[in-house]
Formats: sequence, structure tokens, C-alpha cells
Amino acid sequence: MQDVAQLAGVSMMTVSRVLGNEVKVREATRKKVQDAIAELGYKPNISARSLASSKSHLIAFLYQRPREGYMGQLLVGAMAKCQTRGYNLVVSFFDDTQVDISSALEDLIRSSRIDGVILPPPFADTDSVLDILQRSNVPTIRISPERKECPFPSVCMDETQAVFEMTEYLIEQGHRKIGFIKGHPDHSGTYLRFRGFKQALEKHGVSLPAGYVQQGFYNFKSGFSAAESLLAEAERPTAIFACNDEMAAGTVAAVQKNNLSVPGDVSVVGFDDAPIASSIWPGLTTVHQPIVEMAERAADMLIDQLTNKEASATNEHRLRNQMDFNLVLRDTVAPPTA
Amino acid sequence: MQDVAQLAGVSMMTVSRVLGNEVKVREATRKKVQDAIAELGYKPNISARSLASSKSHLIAFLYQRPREGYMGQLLVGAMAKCQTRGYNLVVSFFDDTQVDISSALEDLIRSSRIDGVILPPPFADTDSVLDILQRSNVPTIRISPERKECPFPSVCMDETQAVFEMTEYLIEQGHRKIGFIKGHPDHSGTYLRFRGFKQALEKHGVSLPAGYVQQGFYNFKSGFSAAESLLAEAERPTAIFACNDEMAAGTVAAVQKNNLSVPGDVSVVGFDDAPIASSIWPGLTTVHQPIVEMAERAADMLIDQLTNKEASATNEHRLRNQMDFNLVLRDTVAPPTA
DNA sequence: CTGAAAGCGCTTACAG
DNA sequence: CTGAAAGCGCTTACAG
Repeated sequence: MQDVAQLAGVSMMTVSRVLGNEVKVREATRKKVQDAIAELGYKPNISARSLASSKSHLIAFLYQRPREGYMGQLLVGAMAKCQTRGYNLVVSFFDDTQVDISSALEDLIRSSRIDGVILPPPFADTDSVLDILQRSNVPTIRISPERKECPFPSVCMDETQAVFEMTEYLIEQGHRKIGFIKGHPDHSGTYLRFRGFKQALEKHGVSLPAGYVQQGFYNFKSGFSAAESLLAEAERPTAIFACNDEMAAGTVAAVQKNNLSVPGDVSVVGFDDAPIASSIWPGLTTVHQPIVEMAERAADMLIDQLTNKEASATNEHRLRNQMDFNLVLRDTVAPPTA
Repeated sequence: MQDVAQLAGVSMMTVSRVLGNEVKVREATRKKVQDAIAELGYKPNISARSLASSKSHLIAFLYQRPREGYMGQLLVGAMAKCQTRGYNLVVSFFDDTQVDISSALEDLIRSSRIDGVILPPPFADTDSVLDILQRSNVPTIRISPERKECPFPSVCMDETQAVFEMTEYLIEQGHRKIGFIKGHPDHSGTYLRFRGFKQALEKHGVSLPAGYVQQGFYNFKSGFSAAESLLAEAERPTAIFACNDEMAAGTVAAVQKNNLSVPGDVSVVGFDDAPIASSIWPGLTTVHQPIVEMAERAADMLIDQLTNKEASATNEHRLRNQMDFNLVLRDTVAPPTA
């Protein structure tokens, strides 16, 4: 940094300001400094910066195991964005097996001196986690929370509307016997999605027998066995809506195992458009969540807040933190045969 | 740290030594310091440490896209270990699309001041990458490389032997018409595995028609189409060996699409025991690689080397850097029906 | 809009 | 085996 300052004929302070992207630098000065940086190939030392500013430039991502595909994509998005904006992402696994998530989280905050947190489901709605974060005053962005009253901003999608539209699509195709596989009860999406499903059935006067709703847990196995229950119903459903793609894949496997065909005998739809959706045969008809983009936006919002740019950006964020979905119609839906 | 030193009645220097786990501290002194640390709940500031020691405590993991399941598990292992040993893992994506991997890597080394690198396939055998790392003097551990002559240590598995044994198992079941789906030509495992396959066929006098070997690229789609080619052979194979689980899953789907059953008509085996292996139906018979453990060991070896513990540990590592595999016999293999 | 001074919390290198 | 001094490369807080 010394060298850069010397080459540009200014003080280190000015170089620091250029790097920090502050406004109070004359354009000509800024230009000189940037040229010097480029010429010397200078890269700031992150440790020194962290020490001096008592900011760690670390963002934590609180990960819980299920939903591999979904979490994997969130990670990709968050990491990419953090990387380009000069932050590092610390991924912390909190498994169900972990006895005391609260104290583990408190340790993490104190020892890693985290600047902020990205909170995917299910933690985006976990009171104990939210409490600690608020008390510790750690800037946080939630991803797809169910409850809106929390003071932390969030990025989300209208999951209820998405499921509503997909269910209407099934109904338009002629389906009247539609089974539903719920996700893990800890996850907000489970409720949001079920709500949309019921709204669509109601609107079109389609009934929902009790046996048509099965509990799943967002993984392949639970989808498989939930589907087996559905297929064993006296009135076999002609279509099955699974709350995510892993369970939809399990459903497809269960149908095939029972010597029935997808979509000939049973139509199947999922949710997420995770990698597995295009990795099974037939290709899964599903709701596309812009998962990578949601994570990128969450990281952007968080870093904006950390760098005090939120003042100017607040309005923009308020507007753009609800993302668009779209239905991906692949090959697992067809009109019912009977 | 001041406070800890004061409470323990020693200098900061001694506290630092206890933290660094150096030997030259009297047991009694060490005990006092550790008690003080515990009482105060002191956590060292990583930034300050990095700055003073000019070590970043950052380890890079060079990631390339295909093989989601395999890479995901490597990441889990490497992250967990780094976390417990006080390092942070920086995951760097290098896609094929990236024009110039070399200069991207050089940037990464200079700007992030990385202490070391974990190098999974295919980079473990990529000359340009290895050259830069050697020239830059960055400690590196390779995972499952093909070539042994490189000076960087590695952790591996006897993939050739594993495939040999799995192939013998198919032959024991009575299969004589066995198709093979290769992986991406850039990846070392592709060759190691094909070698074991051919050795087993040779030993048992089983022939291998040219059409029985198809090219795949470690993803579902390529496995699906490679399998379709195999199934179209005049003499349809009764078993198919796919070089990884994603391609094996694609193979299972292709068989089912052709109205054949697995394993009734065609047996299928994979390699890795990635999450997808137990996420399809029927459950995939495959070679279990201890992927998480391999990554943990690689991280351990690297950190040992960085903290100069290698002197004492060298021998142990030399001995234990080849991991054991085992065959996981699930439900995709049965004797041929004809 | 720019600069001189002090300090962030550790470790290195030297003494003893 | 332990300690006093200096410094790592930045930023903060204060001047001008």
C-alpha cells in the first residue's frame, strides 16, 4: 500500500479511501491511485483490514442437512457473490443431532466475529436462533421465511401463488384426484405450499380426502414411502404434488416400482427445480425457484447493509426482495387416462 | 489476551505459546493459562494472528462443476476439518467456461494469500495447475490423482482394485456380457477404473466387444445416453458398469425407459456411493469411497504440514494416505436371466 | 477533499 | 522455559 501511495503521489489514507469506495475523493486523484494499483498489481491484505476495522469480512451461512440440492444451490449463489464483493462465506453445519444449537451459535458469533448471517430455512423461522441474532446485534438476511413480522429483512418468493398456479395446471389437465406430500414440519415452505394447494382445489371445487395428504421430510426416501401410501389408496390419485423435487423423485420411483408409468398412470410434480429435477427420467415438471439468484440477492443485501449503503438502497431492496418463479413443464404431467 | 495473561499471571507471550500448542511451556504454566482462557471465554482474534504471522489461515479448495454428489461430500469433509482446526476453507469454482484457469489461480494465490490448497480431480492431475502451485510454493494435497510422481502428497484409494473386485462380483453372478460407461477423459479415475475393469475381464476370459465401452462425462444425462447405446447393441449387455453413481442412475433410468427392469433384465453398478446411490429405486449397488474421510484426511495432512508437525507425522501419513474401499451390495445386481 | 498519528491484537525474533 | 520490544498492513479519529 505504501508503494501504491508513493507511485500515485498521495498518502496511504487516500489509497485506503479509494479502496473503500468512498465518495470524498476527487476524480483525478482516484484515477491516479487506481492506475498505481493496477500497475503494481496491488491486493489489499484482508487480515490487516479486518484487524484495523474490527470487521471480519466473514458472513456465516447456517446450514441444516436435508434438501441437499436446494442448499447446494443456495451455497453456490452466496459464495459467488461473497467472493466478488470481498467477503468470505463461513458455512456452519447445525445438524439435528446437535444438542444445543443456541450455544453453538453463540460460540460461532463470538469466536469467528462474524459480520453478518444468511439464514436459510428452517432457521429463518426458528425463534431461538432469531433471538440470539437479534440480541447479539448481528445483521441478518432471511431466505424464504414464513413469518414477516421479524425485523430482519428477507428475500423470498410467492410460494403459495406458485403452488396455486401449478395445481391449477394439474386441474386444467383434467386431474381431480390429486395427492399431496408435505415437507418437514419445521420448514416454512411446507405451510406456504400446502396453502396454495388447498386454495386451488377450493377454487375449482376439487375435494381432498384425508388420505390424500401424506407427511414427508424433503428427502427421497420419505417421498418414496409417502407415495406408496398414496398409491395404496382405494381411489388411487391420478396426480401427486410433492413439496420438493427430492420427494418428487422418490414419488416417480415408487410409481415405477408399482409397475405404473409416469405420466401415463400418475402425473408427478415437484418444487424447486433443483438439479435432481433434470436428473431423473422422465424429466420432472416442477416450480422453478431462482435459488442461486435468491442467495446472491441475500448476500448483496447483507453486504450493502454492512457497508452502510442501505441508506440509498433501501427502497430498491424493499421492492426487489420478492423474486419471480415460473413453472417448468417437463415430462411428468399428462391428462389422466381414465 | 491481555486479560488472560494477567489472570494467569504470565506474559502475553506465554499465552500465545499455549495457544500455538508449542512444546516449550511448563505443564503447570500451561494449565494456569488454559484455566484463564476457559474462565474468560477468550477466543483469539484470527485477523490479528494472520497479520502478525503473515499466515492467512485460509485453505483453498479448487472446485470444478461435474460430479455434484462427489464434490459435495468432499466439501463437507474438508470444511468440517478446517473448522475444527481453526482454518477457513475458500471454495473456488473454476468452470470449463473460464478462459484462463492459470491466471485465475495466480490471482487467487496472490490476493487471498492462501496458506495451502486441496486439489480434487481433475486438477490433481492438471499440469498447468500443478506448475503454478509448485512455482508459487503453495503447500498442496491432491485427492485421488492418477500420477504419483508429483512431489505433492496425496490421499487416494485403490480404485483399480475396487473396480476389479466389483467386476469379479458381476462375473461371479454369471454375467459375461458387461458394458462399461467411462467418465470424463480429464479425470484420473476414468483410467484407473477402466484398468481394473479390463483386468477382471481378462483374468476370467470374458471378452469386451468395442461397442460395450461408451463415453460418459460423470453426469446423469451422459449416463442415460451411453446406456441407450449399450442397450441398442445387437447382443444386449446383461450388466452395465458405470464409472460413477450419477451415470449409473442415468443408466437405471434408461433401462426402465426401455421397459426393461433393473436388475431383472439388466444389472447396474456405479462408483462412489454418493448420496444419489441410496436416492434412487432400486438402491444402487456401488463401490463405497470414503469421500468425506478422504477430504478430512487431506485437510489434516495439509494443516499438519502448515503447522510444521509433518516432521513427526510424516511416517504415519505415508502409511495412512491410502484409504480402504468396500463394495455396497444394494439392489441393482442379480444373476442374468437368460 | 487530503494527511499525520495512533492503534487494532496478535507473533516474530531476540534476550535471558 | 519465559518475557520486553517491535512490527505485521491496514483503518479510525482527528485535523486542516
